[in-house]
Amino acid sequence: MSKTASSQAQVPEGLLLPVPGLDYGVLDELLGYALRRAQNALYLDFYRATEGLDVSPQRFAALVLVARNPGMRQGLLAQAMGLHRSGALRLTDWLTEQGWAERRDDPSDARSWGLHLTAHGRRTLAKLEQLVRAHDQALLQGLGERGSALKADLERLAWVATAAAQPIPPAKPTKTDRRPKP
Amino acid sequence: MSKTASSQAQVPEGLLLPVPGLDYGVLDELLGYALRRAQNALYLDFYRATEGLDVSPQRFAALVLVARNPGMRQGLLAQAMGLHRSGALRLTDWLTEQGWAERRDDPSDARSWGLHLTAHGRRTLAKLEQLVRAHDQALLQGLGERGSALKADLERLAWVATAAAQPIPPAKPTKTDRRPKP
DNA sequence: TATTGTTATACTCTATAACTATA
DNA sequence: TATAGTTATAGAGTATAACAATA
Repeated sequence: MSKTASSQAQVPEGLLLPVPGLDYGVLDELLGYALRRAQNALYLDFYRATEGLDVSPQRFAALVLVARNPGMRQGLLAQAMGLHRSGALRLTDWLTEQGWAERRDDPSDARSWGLHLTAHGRRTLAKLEQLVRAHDQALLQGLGERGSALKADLERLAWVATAAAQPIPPAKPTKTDRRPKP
Repeated sequence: MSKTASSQAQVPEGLLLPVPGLDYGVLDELLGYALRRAQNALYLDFYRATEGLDVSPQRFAALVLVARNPGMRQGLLAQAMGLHRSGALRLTDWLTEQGWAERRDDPSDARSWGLHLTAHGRRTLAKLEQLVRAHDQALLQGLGERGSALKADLERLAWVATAAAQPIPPAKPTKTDRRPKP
């Protein structure tokens, strides 16, 4: 087991607002820059909404994934979160140190761990989910009728950008921890 | 002048695609998570579109800002990009090392630098702008009619999230390098 | 021979704090 | 006293490479 997990989440960026009087040139026309501004604002707002619980959006996502897929391997967590294996290790270490998750032997593969939430982890996640849901609802409400359309458009955008980057999507069979290889 | 600027941009994250068979729970319902997935995809696609030029989205933004606002101070660059002063320093160092920007004395304040692009920087930016514009256009085209609505919605979302985080926007006068204090 | 998790290490990005020069 | 830039340092996140155990 590793010993290098970190203990404190930290807001990495300040507010990214248009500065009056500055000329942003092409940036103001780019979808990509609008996306960056929105994500920056949401990121800061996430920390405000979950203040005191010391959880980053990424760590929240990991908690949800382990909760909904008990017994999942670290490697699968890495794949789901777009991380290298070593990144999933650090993340798992951190969750374990918080007392929120634990590694158990995977009966089907002695090399692997099965990840599970502890009772403490489940309680924390319940609190977090409530805060994050409320936070998201507030945003949607602020957007009005276009909120749900925005979410669908974002999903489509992710798909379009991925297709552009990878003309042929990888045909690798995606295996979960519960389904045997084909 | 500092000596610690880095030389290589690096793609920090792998692909963040939904893994079939995994249960994402609340994540699939959250606007914030959809936004994260979209930004991840666009980030990777940006690197593909500008391959070989070794520029991150952030560095591209800095180039544009300095080009459109010649003589701007480092502190203003930091403010525009949501960075700490020390971050703007590193960024400026990097641009300078590439030979794309230079620091000149600011005639109005001996403490400050005025930032300017070099001829090399302007040529590089011209190339980059072309690639980035084409990249963005391709995304918009992939989105069809909803593309422009998406951009507007993202701008609104950034505003809503910022308003939520800061009920009272800071009344600090935003000064550029060309306008005297009120 | 390939995969899983681990260890060690390095690099990037960001921040804080203390410092210098100037306002 | 406050501001602009710098320096030094630290923390978090990510990656690569080599390794042991297992498949």
